[in-house]
Amino acid sequence: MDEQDLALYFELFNEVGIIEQLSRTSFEVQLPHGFLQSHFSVLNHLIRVRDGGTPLQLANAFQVPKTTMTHTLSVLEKHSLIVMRANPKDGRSKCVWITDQGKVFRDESIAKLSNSLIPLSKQIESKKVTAILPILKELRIYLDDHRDN
Amino acid sequence: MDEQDLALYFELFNEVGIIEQLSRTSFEVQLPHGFLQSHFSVLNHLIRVRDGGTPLQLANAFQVPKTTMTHTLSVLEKHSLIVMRANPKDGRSKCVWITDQGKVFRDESIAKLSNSLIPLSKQIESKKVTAILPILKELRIYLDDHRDN
DNA sequence: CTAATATAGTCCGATATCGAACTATGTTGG
DNA sequence: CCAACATAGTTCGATATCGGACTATATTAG
Repeated sequence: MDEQDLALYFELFNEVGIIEQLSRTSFEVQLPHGFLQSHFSVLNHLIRVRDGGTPLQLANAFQVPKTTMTHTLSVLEKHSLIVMRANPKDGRSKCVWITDQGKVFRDESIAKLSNSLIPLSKQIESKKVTAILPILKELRIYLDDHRDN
Repeated sequence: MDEQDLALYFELFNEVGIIEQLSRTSFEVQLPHGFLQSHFSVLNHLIRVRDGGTPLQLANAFQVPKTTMTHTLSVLEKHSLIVMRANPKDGRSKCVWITDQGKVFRDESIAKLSNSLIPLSKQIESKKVTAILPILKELRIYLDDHRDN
């Protein structure tokens, strides 16, 4: 790998980092005061993928430390957007369920975010997204498979 | 914009978020204890782009609030990796310069990171990166131009 | 069966992030 | 010139993130 290639990969991660920063900030100003993307993302996952899973499964899905997920879930629980029950299959564990209130919160958030995606989709057409998604997924899977823990 | 397109954009930001998370974590375990990607990124910017700029310029470059940059710079200054001097052109402002120690830190970090990029480059070839970078840049520029502050 | 080990989740302490308010300096309009 | 406004940076307080240590439960080896 030569100098130029190296710079290319650095640039890739740099762009990804800034896009993450900008999109997260723009998402969060639209959420109710005190809520962050991390909160929304968990609720969205509980709908989009499934609920009833464990906190650890959620931590893995988002690639965050389990202590971080504990904290995120405690905020959601405090606001009654989720409930946590004992896991009938494993006494150490819990199951996370979204509440009706949580579904409303998620749907309202989606609606707000959709509005700001409309102008974006005029500039960055969906075919461009379709074009880069497979490579981004490949990169994500590579990184996921090669982290050591 | 239909339902399917909407899901596409959500997926894009989801992948970006996870890639950011995974790459940051994998970067940070390679840095000396107590240092984070944010610290490295600033040092790298001071070399790759230029030093002598103001804290606010740095905050803009990384799209973080200026209070966050104040904190990041104070850590770097505490470790003598940068120096901050009064800005001769503006009494309210400062100029940020990288020190020799900072250059060493940055070079050593680059070397470590390069090593872990080599196996990645086998899987995700540079031509794939070249293929997606223009669209990522376009997205980053769009988001940058349309944030409201 | 039991001891050793592994795993799920939490608690704790350190640090990062960030918005709001503040201070100091600069700029602009009359 | 100076009053109003704008800008650069810091301080402060609240919350997020995260690694390490801990507890409780489960699994595995002998």
